[in-house]
Amino acid sequence: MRDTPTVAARGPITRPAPLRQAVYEALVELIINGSLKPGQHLVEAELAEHLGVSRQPVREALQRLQTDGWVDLRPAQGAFVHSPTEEEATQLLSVRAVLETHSARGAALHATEQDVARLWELQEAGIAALAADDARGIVEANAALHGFITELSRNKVLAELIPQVDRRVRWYYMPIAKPRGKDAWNEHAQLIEAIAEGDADRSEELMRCHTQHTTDFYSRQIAAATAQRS
Amino acid sequence: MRDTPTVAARGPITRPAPLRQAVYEALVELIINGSLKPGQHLVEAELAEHLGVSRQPVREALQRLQTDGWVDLRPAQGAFVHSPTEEEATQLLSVRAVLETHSARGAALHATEQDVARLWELQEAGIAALAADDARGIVEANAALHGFITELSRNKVLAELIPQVDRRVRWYYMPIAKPRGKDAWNEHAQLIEAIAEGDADRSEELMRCHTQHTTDFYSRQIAAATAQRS
DNA sequence: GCGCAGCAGATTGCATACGAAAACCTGTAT
DNA sequence: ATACAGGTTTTCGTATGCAATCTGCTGCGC
Repeated sequence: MRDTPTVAARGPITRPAPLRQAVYEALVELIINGSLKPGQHLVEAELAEHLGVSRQPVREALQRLQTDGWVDLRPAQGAFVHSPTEEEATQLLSVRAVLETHSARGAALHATEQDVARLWELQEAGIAALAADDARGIVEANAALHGFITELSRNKVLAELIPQVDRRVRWYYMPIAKPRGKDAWNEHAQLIEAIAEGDADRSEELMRCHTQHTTDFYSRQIAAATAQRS
Repeated sequence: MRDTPTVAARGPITRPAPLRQAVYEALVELIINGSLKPGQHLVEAELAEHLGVSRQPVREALQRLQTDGWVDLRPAQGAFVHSPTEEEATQLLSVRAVLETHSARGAALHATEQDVARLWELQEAGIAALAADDARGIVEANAALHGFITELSRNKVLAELIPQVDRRVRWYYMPIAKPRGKDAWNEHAQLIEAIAEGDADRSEELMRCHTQHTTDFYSRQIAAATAQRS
């Protein structure tokens, strides 16, 4: 047949994505957007029906949701949406900080000129979103920049761990926190310069400060929100 | 009936541990002790038969083995025992180092007098194993000491992450590496003193040095082993 | 001899059904 | 009100079937 794709399939061969992964992502989305509330009991059969799949992929997705901290799996009882505490949020933030600090060091050691150019592009995008007062755009640009720095560290272990921790942090803080704004992006600029120079120590130190400021910023917002509630 | 246990069941009630977890542990054991070799294709049906269970718990165990880095799960092809590279081992080591450094800080902030006493006990056990030239005992005492410091940080996220990373590190280095011996335990002693004083900065710094030395030590052994092979 | 199409076997991924054990809920008797 | 008994719900494991896909082999044409 003429349209035989032959072996010369382009790009990342379209592997049939396992259904369990689609279920996983669907459930994460439902948890993040609040459709599934913390503490809620997740019944396999209900989820399966709701998503139009059988129970098996749901079970497998729940397994991974547990190891990633989204749900608690109590033996013989089932899955419950994880209830994040303020304490846990603080811990997540501090762990993310040390991991990102480490990745900044790696980035400084491995970044090429092209990589640095890409960093500046992402920085520009962030500044633009900032100028446009586009909150969602700011968050996305920030995630893209930090994510790219993680990539640059060329450390696969970090590349696994940071996104996991990061998503859980964002889940907790997203509903209440606003992006930090101008200061953060000034710090980014300094950091990019240090990475461009290949100065590992300075990059690390700058990232440490940056994440520290971010942590403080969020802590204040949490405190304010808590005070308001009581 | 007389023997009704009533509600006053003591301690961590012996929940019927899910079978999938037993399978998970059995497979980790088989991978660690070399029965299942890196790169080997794991066929669900075979494992199920060999372990005397059905395919489902095996599948679920394989899921978790993947997220913990023990196997690679290729869609529509199955599970393959992960082949650790030297590069990845180095990265695992560096990530473990930063996480443990962070946990040392937490430990200094939270340790009680009893906790410190327990640390000295574990230290004694290590010294005793060292004197008896009991390699396995040394490794166990070392793991116990580091594990307890992680606990003391009172950081659940660290308590999740460190053991995961740690087991993978040990898998890679165990066959070739010997325990470091006396120097390591001197460093432990200093570290415990710093924790006892609640000196977070110093604890952090001492742990950083300690893990750095360990990393260097292992790297040299790897280099030696590699040189010997070629 | 070499490359490639096509076929057969093996394996995964998912669906379905079923039974046992545990946990939860409810109504009743003390 | 409290304790208990019984029924319901839900998880957990098993068994089985089947479609899609990957692997490896065979055999054909060049």
